[in-house]
Amino acid sequence: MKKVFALVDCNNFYVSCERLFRPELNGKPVVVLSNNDGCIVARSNEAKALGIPMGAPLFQYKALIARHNVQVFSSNYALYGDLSCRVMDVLRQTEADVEVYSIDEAFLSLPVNKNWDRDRYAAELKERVRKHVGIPVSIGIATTKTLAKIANRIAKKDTRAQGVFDLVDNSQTDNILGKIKVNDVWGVGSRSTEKLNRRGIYTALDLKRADQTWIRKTLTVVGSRTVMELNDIPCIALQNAPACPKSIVTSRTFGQSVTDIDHLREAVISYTSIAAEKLRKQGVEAETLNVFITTGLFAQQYYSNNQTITLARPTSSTPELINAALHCLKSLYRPGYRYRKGGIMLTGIVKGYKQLDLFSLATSKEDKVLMAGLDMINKKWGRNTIQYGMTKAANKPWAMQQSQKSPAYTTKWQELPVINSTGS
DNA sequence: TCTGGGGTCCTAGGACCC
DNA sequence: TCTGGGGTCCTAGGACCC
Repeated sequence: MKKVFALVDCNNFYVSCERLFRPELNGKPVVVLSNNDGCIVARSNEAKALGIPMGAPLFQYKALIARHNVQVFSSNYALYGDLSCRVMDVLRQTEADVEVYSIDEAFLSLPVNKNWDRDRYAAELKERVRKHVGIPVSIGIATTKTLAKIANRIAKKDTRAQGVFDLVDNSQTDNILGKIKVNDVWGVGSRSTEKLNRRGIYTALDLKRADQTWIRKTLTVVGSRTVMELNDIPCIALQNAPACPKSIVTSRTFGQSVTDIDHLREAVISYTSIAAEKLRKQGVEAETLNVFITTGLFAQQYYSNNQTITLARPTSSTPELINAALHCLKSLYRPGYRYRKGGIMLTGIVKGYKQLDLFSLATSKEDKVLMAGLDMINKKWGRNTIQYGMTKAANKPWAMQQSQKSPAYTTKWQELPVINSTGS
């Protein structure tokens, strides 16, 4: 009996999250923006129908948005993250193994069972998520992850499917693959599409039948796997145990250009604090730290640089990481440039085990207790209740611009929605 | 005119994903 | 004037070793 995968994908996830607390926006065009309100990263079906593309810069569509009264939201990751967790919790309550693939998607491995009514299972699961969380999802079912992705696409686009589509033992599979453009196949990006088109491969069906030797040579093993998966041969397994991350990045485009090193220091301290918190949350430590700063991509005076430090020992202590990061920043900084972006990357991430430097000691117990206390307070009272070495200057040019952010409806007591039952 | 063979590790860059 | 952020995996090439 073959394994069966289901891909559960939340429909227009960020938009659905916003609509959950603003139901009057159902049926109306809605978009959600990236950090700093720069690009459009999520669109309702109505916004898609107006021709607003994914990733479009907001300023290019301001007129269209005004003309059609499109509702615009800044991104609210506290809200989306919390609702995502709730969706995943519902999925975990079924018999399936669950791999959380992204904030709005999960692969399920369905129990192998001869008499399994997959369509009914999927329809019920979809309904359960809607009822318990309020987010609409689509479900695609197939024998490989790549095919499940395609099944999901049909579940979402074909209204007859009603949000569920099953490609297992489907006699129409090749017909369907013939209608899918090759660049819509999971794992085939723009670069590969160019190469494939040049060879006369335009659809998922063409790719399924492509010559494996040529594929292996041109698109490496990655492309080779995709072709096998289209041929019903599973190559990409379910990863239901979350692995230790290989890297952790915290970076931001600044709200405004930054020229002063003191402002850059503040930004780096802030990003390092966030990254250190991510480490502790996952119970891991980092051995290598990289700081990078860059001017705007098309700035007249372009400058971009980064520096790496290998720490004496893996750590998740905020002050230790800040010290190292500021050291990097000092040697990176060149006066006279207008910086637009900065960030920090942590690598060499380990869990549990430590290779100590010959002359150094492990992080002290006091330090660990201090960090645990810090995290607890910030969790209870909100991020930045306690923070490191900030000047608290009123002027923070690096801070994000988010002019149209919705409240943290589900994660802050003060912003909890209030229901007025008297109607007054 | 002539200059070995085999291996590991690390890094940068490319490509892709959501 | 204004274009996000956070990841993974693969490969080629350099450095180094015996």
